[in-house]
Amino acid sequence: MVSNDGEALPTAAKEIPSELQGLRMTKQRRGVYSILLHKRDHPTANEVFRRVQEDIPTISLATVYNCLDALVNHGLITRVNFDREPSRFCVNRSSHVHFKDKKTGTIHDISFKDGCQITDLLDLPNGIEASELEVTIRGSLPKGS
Amino acid sequence: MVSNDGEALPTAAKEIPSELQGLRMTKQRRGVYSILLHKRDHPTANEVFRRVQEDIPTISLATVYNCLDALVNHGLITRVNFDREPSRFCVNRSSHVHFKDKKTGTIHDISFKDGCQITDLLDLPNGIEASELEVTIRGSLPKGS
DNA sequence: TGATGTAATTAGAATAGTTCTAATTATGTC
DNA sequence: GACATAATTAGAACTATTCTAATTACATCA
Repeated sequence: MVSNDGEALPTAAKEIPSELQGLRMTKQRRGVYSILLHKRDHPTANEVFRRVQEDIPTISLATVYNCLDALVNHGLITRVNFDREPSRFCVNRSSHVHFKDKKTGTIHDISFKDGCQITDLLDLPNGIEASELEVTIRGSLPKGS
Repeated sequence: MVSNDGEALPTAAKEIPSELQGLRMTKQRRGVYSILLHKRDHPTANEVFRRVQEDIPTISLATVYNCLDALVNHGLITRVNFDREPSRFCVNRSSHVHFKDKKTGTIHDISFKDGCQITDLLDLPNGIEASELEVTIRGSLPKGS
């Protein structure tokens, strides 16, 4: 039910090809992407920076932002926002929503029941083209899940 | 289908009682709330500030932020976020989602089909308490709607 | 391989929305 | 009307993010 895992994706930097979705995989982009693949806990840009520095000590925060932007724009990752907290980044490309546990701060990926789409429940005007959709939920998990 | 109107709510400052949901209605809070009631176009804090200054020229931006916070915390309005754009404020308290038209930037309130709830479609863990839920959609309206 | 144009990276400054601070003012209660 | 508490104010501070200009890496083509 609650999971942080998604599709089969590379898990190590060396498995990442030199181009993905038309995006040239530079050392820095590969490093950033690899961090996200490795631990899928929706880190902030700052946290990604901190982690990737262990692999690429000379990388700059601006580059981390650039890389994250590039990865988002090429559809490899998504940006997750809870109110105005720092953006977080998610490597799970399957359609899902985000649930933040108020107690722990942990963000969980929640998938839709089979065959369900949000837009099915909405009184959307005909012909609308809903291109980007974000659903965030805050709440509390029952004890021990 | 697409609407900015909600329930029957006061529309003029003078109709707002001196206390709402346990929140003391000071001149400034009344002014801010009244602005939101009057034109339901999801203004930013800055825009609210600009508008309310016409009624209360001495009001400060910090107060507008304070008032908006207080109104949100007492459930009279909701904060609407699209990515990291400035927060916007919405006086429609019925359950709905927000649609932003990419062409015009206009934000529309979209209601759920009768009897539908998002959580119905989600694989939520049992016992979860989903207290705050935000759905935002970006896209394009068909021409002439 | 070497030159060349383009794209990516870098450090640091700048920006913008929001929050904080400390002082003042307003409000409700006894 | 005095007192305690809460709200407002102006301006400084904060923080996530973006911008700028210079440097470096990369891909292509001779």
